[in-house]
Amino acid sequence: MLDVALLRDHPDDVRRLLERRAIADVDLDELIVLDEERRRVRAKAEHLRSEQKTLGSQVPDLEGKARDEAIGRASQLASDVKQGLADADELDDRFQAIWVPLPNRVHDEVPDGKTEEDNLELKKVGEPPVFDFEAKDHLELAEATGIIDVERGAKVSGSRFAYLQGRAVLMEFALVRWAFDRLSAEGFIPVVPPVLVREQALFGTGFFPSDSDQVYEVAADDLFLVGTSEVALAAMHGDEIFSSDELPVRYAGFSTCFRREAGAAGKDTRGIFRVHQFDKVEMFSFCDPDRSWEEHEFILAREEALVQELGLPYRVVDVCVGDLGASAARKYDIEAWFPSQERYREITSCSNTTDYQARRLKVRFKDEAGNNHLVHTLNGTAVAVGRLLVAIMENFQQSDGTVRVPDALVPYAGFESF
RNA sequence: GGAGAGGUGGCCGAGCGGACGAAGGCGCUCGCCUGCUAAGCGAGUAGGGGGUGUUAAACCUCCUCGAGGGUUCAAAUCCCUCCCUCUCCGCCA
Repeated sequence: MLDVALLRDHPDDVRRLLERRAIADVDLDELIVLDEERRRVRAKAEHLRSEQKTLGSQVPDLEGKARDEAIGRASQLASDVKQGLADADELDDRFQAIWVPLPNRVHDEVPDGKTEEDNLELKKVGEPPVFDFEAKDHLELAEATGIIDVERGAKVSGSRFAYLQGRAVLMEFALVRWAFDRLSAEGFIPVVPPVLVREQALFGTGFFPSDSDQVYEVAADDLFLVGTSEVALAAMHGDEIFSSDELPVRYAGFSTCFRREAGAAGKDTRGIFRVHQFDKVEMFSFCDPDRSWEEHEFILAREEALVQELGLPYRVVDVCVGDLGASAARKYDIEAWFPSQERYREITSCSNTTDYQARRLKVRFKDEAGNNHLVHTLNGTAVAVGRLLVAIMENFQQSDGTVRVPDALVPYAGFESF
């Protein structure tokens, strides 16, 4: 959610935002008038309530006729106040219905564009592997060794579900453990958060209302399955106030992630590249607003360090405005090379959501002077297990159809190929 | 799932129609005192909305005692709904 002060003090900034985000259905001038109106009506009602309270507090000291008169007048005031506040609430609702869904402000350097095709490549590291044999895709490799079973996944749960077996499972836990080791060394606290959350957590992180069609709902209990542990990590400190000297607070959360992939029909249907359920280690940071852009680079650097240690060829892209989520002010994706697709595809993503989530979740910190401010929140993928397994398999495959384990993972996996 | 108890400020805890945004204690901050430490003394110490005003403030006002409704001139206190926590039983990894 945006700061309402922005609308009042810098309406042109809001206008620019609407243009950049290509939002055409919001009438800014009307919104400004609505904001003024709701404040005026509320101030009036509150003034009446002030009178009512003053009068009411005098009642116990009065007797007889004076008392009856006071109660009579206070009674009238009480009903006026009630009506006034109801009017103000209604105006608030109308205002919030427009204001709250507005997406976050966008960093000036974010490239223009509509789709991921318009993302700007910032750097390219490593070279795509050259094979002196017929390279296979991850599913061929995995089915040959029996470590991924999508057919039974489909039989039991439907399309985009799979079984991991044997060394694929050990690779998963090797990846996770390795990532936790690296991130712990950088001050990230390992967390296993809940994967079922209340609506408030999804709203607070900006996934609701805009992306609600991507979320699985457990209707009987009014809970939702998270698509990323970011949701539970961000909401963890909702309604809390940090002291400034404890920032940044950094977490590395491991969770299973659930995504409906609505609208992705026919896209990435082969293997486990895009599935409804996968495991992920996610970095999350609560930090001082003055250094959130520095923190953003820091998180990207952690992602790069991990990908580099594995030895995957990759590139970094600056995600264009049209491909940016509602809450992100800027987002970098790391895309690894996928030989079977002959292109770079997303394996990590890190966003600075500035104060957008913090405002909805009410996560603040107290500065030295004792004043409270919103923190900035950031998130970034450390290890998206399924997709990283695919990348490793395809890039490290050998002529005999097995896969070489990246050196960094060998001590964690306990074997050198699978 | 069944039975019971309870949710008050950073924490503990009192209050059970008006004098309560809330006694008392702990913690914390600042000051005083004590030639160390400890103790003692004094002051301060919740969050949010709106307004006037500077943008460093300052002031006024409203809301918040789990959440939301209701009764009343007046609600932490009474009523309703929901949420959460704890204990015992059942079930269970």
